[in-house]
Amino acid sequence: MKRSKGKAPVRPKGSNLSRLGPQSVLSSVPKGYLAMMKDIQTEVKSIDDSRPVKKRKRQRDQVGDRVDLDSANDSEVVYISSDSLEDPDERHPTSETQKHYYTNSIQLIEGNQDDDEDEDEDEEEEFEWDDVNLLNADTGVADTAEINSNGGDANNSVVGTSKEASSTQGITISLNAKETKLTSKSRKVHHLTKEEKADRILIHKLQLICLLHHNSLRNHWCNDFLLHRDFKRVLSNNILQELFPPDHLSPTLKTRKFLDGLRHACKAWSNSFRITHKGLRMLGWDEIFNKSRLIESRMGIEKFRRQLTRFRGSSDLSAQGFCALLRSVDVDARLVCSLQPLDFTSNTPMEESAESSDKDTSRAGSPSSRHPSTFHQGSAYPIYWVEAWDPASSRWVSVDPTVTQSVEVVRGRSKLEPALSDPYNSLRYVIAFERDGTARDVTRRYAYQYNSKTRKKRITNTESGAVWWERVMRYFTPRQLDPRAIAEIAELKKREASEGLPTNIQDFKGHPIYVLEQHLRQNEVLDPKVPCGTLALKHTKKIQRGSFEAYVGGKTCPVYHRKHVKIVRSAQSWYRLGRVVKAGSQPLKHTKARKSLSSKYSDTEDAGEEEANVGMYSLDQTTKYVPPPIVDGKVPRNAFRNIDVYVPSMIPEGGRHLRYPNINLAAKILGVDYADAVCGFDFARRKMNPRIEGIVIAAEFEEAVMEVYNHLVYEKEEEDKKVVEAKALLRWKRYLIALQIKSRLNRVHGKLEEESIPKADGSGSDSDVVVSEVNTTPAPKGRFDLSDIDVEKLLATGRLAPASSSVDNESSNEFSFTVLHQLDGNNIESAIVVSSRENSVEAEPTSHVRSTNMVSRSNGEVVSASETQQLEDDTETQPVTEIPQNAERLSDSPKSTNFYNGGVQDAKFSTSNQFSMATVADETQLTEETQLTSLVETQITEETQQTSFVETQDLTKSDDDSSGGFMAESMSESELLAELDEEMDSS
DNA sequence: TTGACTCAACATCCTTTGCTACAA
DNA sequence: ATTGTAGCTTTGGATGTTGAGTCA
Repeated sequence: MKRSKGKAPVRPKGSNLSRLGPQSVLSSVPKGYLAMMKDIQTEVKSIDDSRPVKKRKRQRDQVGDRVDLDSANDSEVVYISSDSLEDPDERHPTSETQKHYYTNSIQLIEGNQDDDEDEDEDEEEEFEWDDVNLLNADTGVADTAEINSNGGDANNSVVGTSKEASSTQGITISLNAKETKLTSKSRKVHHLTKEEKADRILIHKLQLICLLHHNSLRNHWCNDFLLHRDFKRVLSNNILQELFPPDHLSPTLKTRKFLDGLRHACKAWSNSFRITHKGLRMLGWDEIFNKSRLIESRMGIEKFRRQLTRFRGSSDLSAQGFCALLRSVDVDARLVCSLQPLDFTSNTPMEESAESSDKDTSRAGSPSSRHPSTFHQGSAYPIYWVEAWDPASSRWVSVDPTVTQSVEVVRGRSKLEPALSDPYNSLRYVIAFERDGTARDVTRRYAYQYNSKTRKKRITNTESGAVWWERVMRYFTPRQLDPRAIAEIAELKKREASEGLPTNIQDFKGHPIYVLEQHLRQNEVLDPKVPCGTLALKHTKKIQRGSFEAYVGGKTCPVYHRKHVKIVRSAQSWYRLGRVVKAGSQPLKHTKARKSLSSKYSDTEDAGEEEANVGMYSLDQTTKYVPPPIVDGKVPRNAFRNIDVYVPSMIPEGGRHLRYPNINLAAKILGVDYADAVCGFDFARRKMNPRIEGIVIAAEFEEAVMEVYNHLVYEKEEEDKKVVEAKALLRWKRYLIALQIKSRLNRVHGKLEEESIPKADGSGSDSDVVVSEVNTTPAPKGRFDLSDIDVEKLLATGRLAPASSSVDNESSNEFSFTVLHQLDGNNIESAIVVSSRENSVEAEPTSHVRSTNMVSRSNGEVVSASETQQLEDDTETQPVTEIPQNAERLSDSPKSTNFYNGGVQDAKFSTSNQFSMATVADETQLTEETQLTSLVETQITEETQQTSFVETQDLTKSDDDSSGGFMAESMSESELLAELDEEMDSS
């Protein structure tokens, strides 16, 4: 009742597909098919996603959260929407509502006789209940159930429970009011949503693939040797003589004999073959859940052979057997199948119909008198038949041994084409399978009105669909076309071209060859306007379509060739394509101008004035736009101080379009005149925004601007690099300091044995600092109790460095250690961060970097990927704990735990990292790599025990004291720290 | 029974140059 | 004080398409 514009969130009426949702549709598809669907689905998506989801989706979203609610019906939707409007805590339905929900679901699944009126009422309820919820926000969930449970009432008079009597009465009035309105119109338009349509196309494609495969298999079985051996005795000698007439006869006679032979063979076959059950047929969307359908049971080659040799089976099997029969006597026969996928153009609701099982008798086309079998057939036309090659006339002869028992060389209308209204047999894809397994789409031979009627029902009607079909059929196309195939393709093309004019207006719509003037689009015009035929109309009516207005009917209506249709555009539109209308050109057409967005928002009066006719011109009335040239380095601009470069040809003479981000800075620095290049428009932030890509400058400045730009880019990169380095150095510093602390603690308190290390279960006090275990390999976590250490003081004196501010709060209590080893004459650095989290401290590595010299980094030099190389084990001479992975590698393979191998192992550096310093990756990410813990622990172990100089020094006492070992050749720790400090200061 | 039309409801096409608040 | 930018919010009216219903 509050719908001011009447634009309620509407669903297609009575659409069970929409109720069930695409998910449930797909869930009903066998698993094996789903795999195949994936391929198709991507395609469908790729097509569909080209445009944003529009109003329809928004409206649905408004109604409520439908996601993944199989069988979510109207009431459920309402329930959710009401819920979301009311109490967020009451997300879960009460038992009452749930019960109701299930009841409705069951009704849906059982497919009760939900006729259209019922559906209408459901719709109304949805509207109204939606409104009621908006108005009465405090109406309980029970309300929902109550009102919905009355949904079946014919008059829709809602009898609310006594407690909600007052509120529901209001509803009653509005419902009735609405109902009256709707009944007066009495329209029940059943629309599918975009998604549902896409789903139907998907299912259609899926079925096509499955049917093609099925038939390919059957075709293959028709070549069965054992079958052929049995079948060789079926045809009499007379028939064989007819099928293979002697050479001395004239071609005409031979053909006649051949046709007679086929006819007799057909007769012989149908006499001996007993059709026991139905074959394939087209299903309606309302039937796909009907499990009672009689379908051929699962069949393998054995069963196929057995049934055929017993001459029993479905009508389809009969045709397949006949094909095998002909092949057994060396007649070149093709198995022809008219594929019967679900009709994607149909919008029949997808619901299980109780009467569908009876439909076979009520709806099916009655079997013709020609039908010899007493068995009731769904359609009076076959799904399978056979094409036999007549060498005398070089033609394919169609033979239907089962339903029509006809033998024909198709010329005009084929006897095998069912009526367009046949609900069970719709001729859309006729595929002929050759003996060698290849196949050809021969639909045109059998479809009398291919362009007018059949084409619309095929997936090939759209461009993407045609590409898809082409792709699918490629699997069955022979690599080399023989002359016979080429002739057939030509014949089919010819047949399509020779199809006459459609006989009614509808069939002209989208017709590939002909067009009526009234079907021309706004940007289309006939040039030359020469009719190529006339359409006789049955009724006289006034036709008005845009500017076109005429009285048609009774007499004739001119028909034009589609090839004479020209696309026209306005001058403005041509300009966007880099073309301008030639001087003196007269517009071929006028269309009503549209208000520009800006005028819509500003003064509407002006816009009203301007709303005049706009001339439309064809391509040949335009010429390439030549922009004003650049004179004296001055770039011509438009009213917005930009330059339009919609196409490359719009770059002015003597100008260069430099399409780099932020290149305008370079031009600005140089003081060169430039203009932002507008390459198109984007819809964003509710407005049309120009898409600026680069700048246009005079050609003579190109070199200079590019030089500056490259330099700017270089500077930026350097700057970024420095930031990364600064971060890394900070971590190194922390690492070192932490090692100092650890070393000192070891010295002061003595080394801890594993047993004495208390467990860190997160229950310790804040001052507990736990360092990873130092002695075992492989190492469970060990801990120190550092409660007596004054962390604050250490921090204050700089001995303990807090983690950099770049890390998140969680790890702000971090301390780092660093270790240098030497390997193959190179210094190897390892870093760990000891982070205090949840009252415990865990050691984790931040990086492991190999460099030729630590100092080398002070000049901002980076270790390139080429410098990194695989480190080799050297357990004897240089017991080194090596962490082979750099941070990037670690983060890439968080699950990998095999890279650590007892402390000594292959050391591989990722060569993908351009800057080794940058391998000090995001700590927060690394601290999540829990499996690193043991690695780090061991690292500490190794370092402290074996190679680390830290352990051998008393850093707290004497900074200058450098011990022996390899570090003596390098740097002392204090020097290193000083170096790092400098480094950090400078950066 | 067929087909031309209307109606309704969407889908698709065509349009084609901001504003405000806040941080640096 | 100035400048840059994130965030806002995902246009909307005209035309085309489709199918049910109506009517001749």
